[in-house]
Amino acid sequence: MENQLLLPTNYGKKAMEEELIRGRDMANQLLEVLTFDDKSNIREVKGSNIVAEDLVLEVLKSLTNTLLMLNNGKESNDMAVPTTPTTIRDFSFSSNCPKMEEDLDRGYKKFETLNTKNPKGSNKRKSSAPTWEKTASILIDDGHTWRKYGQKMLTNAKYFRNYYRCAHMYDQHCEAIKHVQRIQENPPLYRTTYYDHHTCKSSYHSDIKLESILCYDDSSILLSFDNNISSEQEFPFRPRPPSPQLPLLASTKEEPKEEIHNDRFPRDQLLPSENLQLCDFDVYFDYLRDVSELSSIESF
DNA sequence: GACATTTGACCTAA
DNA sequence: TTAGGTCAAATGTC
Repeated sequence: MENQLLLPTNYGKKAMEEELIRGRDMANQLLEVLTFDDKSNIREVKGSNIVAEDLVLEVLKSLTNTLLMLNNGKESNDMAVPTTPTTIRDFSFSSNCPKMEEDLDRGYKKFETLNTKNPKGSNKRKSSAPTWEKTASILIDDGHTWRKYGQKMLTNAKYFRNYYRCAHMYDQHCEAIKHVQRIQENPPLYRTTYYDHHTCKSSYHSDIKLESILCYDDSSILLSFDNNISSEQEFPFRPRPPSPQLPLLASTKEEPKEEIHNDRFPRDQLLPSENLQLCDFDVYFDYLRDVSELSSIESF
């Protein structure tokens, strides 16, 4: 699938507004499709078959257009304008790493560490430019298996910053890293910054599963329009299904205790993401509605 | 016992 | 020199 993103030549506020409105409309259509047809995902709309997945792609395309326009519109030297057409494929969603693969290459740590790193060698990342950043009131499962490798209290920060790397860093040389920092107490707000892309086999790209999109339980996700974030970002988080009894979803085995807080779900009910398969569609629809309402240009 | 997390020490860029 | 990022031994959990 190569859905070309057709960027308007005018990157002004008007164009961005139109893109946001288009995305909202698509989301509304998707909501109708999902509400009235839970079997085939197909419903007659205006005489044509509207497939939910297409709508999802349209929404993504619209939001992506807006992001690109925002980034391109900024006169920043460090803003890398893509020279090649951006496609939906460029926004790689992520799936759960297959459990089977997780069982492979046990004991890789010492082997790789001893062979590729000097003792206490280069600890700084090569690039400080984040690939993707999001801010949310809860920590959602991004679909990847992460390993926490550090925690640090930064200066002028009230909370620890937590450092995670892809669990397949060694067996598949996946260099994806994320930093999670709580930035606000009440309401709780967490900023997750992703670095590099997942290269592990678990990553899925254009073959977005509707289930992935449906299972989204975060009504307050804020996409970062930070200037230094590349236009060709990946979409590193894979929405996961909320469950009535289940708390917020974390892709790591256990998120840092001081970071986790959710008014809807008690902290001590956290479960590993791979155990969560149920979808709370009501919650998701609430999210969709919130998104639709929030996508006015004022809130933007 | 295996694996994940914690945490203090270490390294490096700014 | 300092702050942010990472390592790796110790500890915890299943």
